[in-house]
Amino acid sequence: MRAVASKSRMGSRGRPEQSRAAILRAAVREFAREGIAGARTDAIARAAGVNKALLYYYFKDKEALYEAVIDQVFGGLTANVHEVLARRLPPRAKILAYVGAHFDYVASNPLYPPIVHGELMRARRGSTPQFERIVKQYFRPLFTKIAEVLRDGQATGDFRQVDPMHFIPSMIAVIVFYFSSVAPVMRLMTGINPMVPERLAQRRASVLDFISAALFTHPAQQPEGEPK
Amino acid sequence: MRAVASKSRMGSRGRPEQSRAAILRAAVREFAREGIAGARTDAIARAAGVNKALLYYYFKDKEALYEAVIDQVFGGLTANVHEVLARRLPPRAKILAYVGAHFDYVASNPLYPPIVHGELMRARRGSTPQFERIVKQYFRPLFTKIAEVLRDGQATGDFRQVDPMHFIPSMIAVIVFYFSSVAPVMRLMTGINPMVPERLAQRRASVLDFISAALFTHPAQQPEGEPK
DNA sequence: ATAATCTAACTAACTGGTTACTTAAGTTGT
DNA sequence: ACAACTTAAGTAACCAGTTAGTTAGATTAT
Repeated sequence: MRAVASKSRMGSRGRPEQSRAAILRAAVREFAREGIAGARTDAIARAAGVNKALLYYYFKDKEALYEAVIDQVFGGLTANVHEVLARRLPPRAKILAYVGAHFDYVASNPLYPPIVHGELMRARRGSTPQFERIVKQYFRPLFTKIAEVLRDGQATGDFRQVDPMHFIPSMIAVIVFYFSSVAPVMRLMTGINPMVPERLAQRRASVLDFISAALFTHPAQQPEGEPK
Repeated sequence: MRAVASKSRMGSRGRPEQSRAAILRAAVREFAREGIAGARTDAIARAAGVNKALLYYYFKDKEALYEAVIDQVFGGLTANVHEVLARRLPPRAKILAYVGAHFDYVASNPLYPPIVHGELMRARRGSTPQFERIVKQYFRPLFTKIAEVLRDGQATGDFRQVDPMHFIPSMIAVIVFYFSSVAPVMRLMTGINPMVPERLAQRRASVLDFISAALFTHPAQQPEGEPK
């Protein structure tokens, strides 16, 4: 009767990958909003439009679902950012490209910073083997690459003599903090929606300006947008 | 009948303030480590060396206890920081004094940043009247005072033309991020304990250097410690 | 072709452990 | 007498995870 379009194995309701993806997407939202302890599997299932038992059909337990979320978040970031760091660019341009890419990634995935932060909080109270994996797989390579760029720029005289071990975290703080912390306060203090494109562009320019001033030896020509 | 040897386990302990304070201190630890959803009232009572019913004797419920914690955290910060901001100092010295004071406050209360962050996360998913109070009472005055200093410094030509609305959050990000996020990663990546006095001094110098470079128009004489 | 059978995908309803919070009756120091 | 506690038992809600199925398309046998 029915010409089967795809080779995919179907269930009673349709594309299984679609269901899995819906669950993951809902889990990202829920974990971002409520944190790992506050997230409710019932809420995830409801948001995904799926029975709760299906969560356990696709994922061993809440923890496994959380880890899938974590991998999606970090995987996306490193894919984006490493591509930029692999380009052949002079140190200044490369750092600005990296900062811009990192900013753009979190700006278009504003749910991710709270998730990352949640994971860091978890690591505070006892490092799991899971967290060691994340550090090895995602943090360390990123850190190493950026540290290289910093050393290059210092060698050419473009960058001030900063300690990468402290400078890199400060830089990331400036990039990410807006999304993980500033937004709600700003919304309440100014009435402005901080996630609207115009504000995001403003913030982006401000971040690039801040980091340029903190790192470059001499004032530097404008990067791309006008600084503010 | 029974000569009570110890300072007594049962009944009145004399100073009620002491019990209340013990509960609050334990609550700070628990909320910092586990977040608001993850915190367990049983754990707080046990850590305070007090029966769980006593929590409810002093605090209406978990939420009220949490709010008491929040007020302690923010109250302490503003007390410390406003004192510095009220001093008669030239803009550069005042900003550096503020950053130093803010840093010192969180460095000697490393449990506070996670609590603040938890509160901000909570505000993300729907602003409570409680959070509005916090913004009005703590955030807005602090923001206003720092913005004044920035304007002063810009008027004297000491500071670059930055937008306070973006610069202030970035500055706070650099101050706080180490405690709320970097520490666990650093411990795992380098094996170094990030909270040891030597590292803290290093971090402090680095933060002052970073912010000075980002804000001051010309390189500036060294603030107090040597920059790194 | 058709019926029988298989299997992945999915659901409604439940289970049992956990957790915030309460109650009531008593103890102790001032 | 009164405020500051302790003890112990309990309740109701909540919530992660399970169970025992149902459904629909795919495969196989006839």
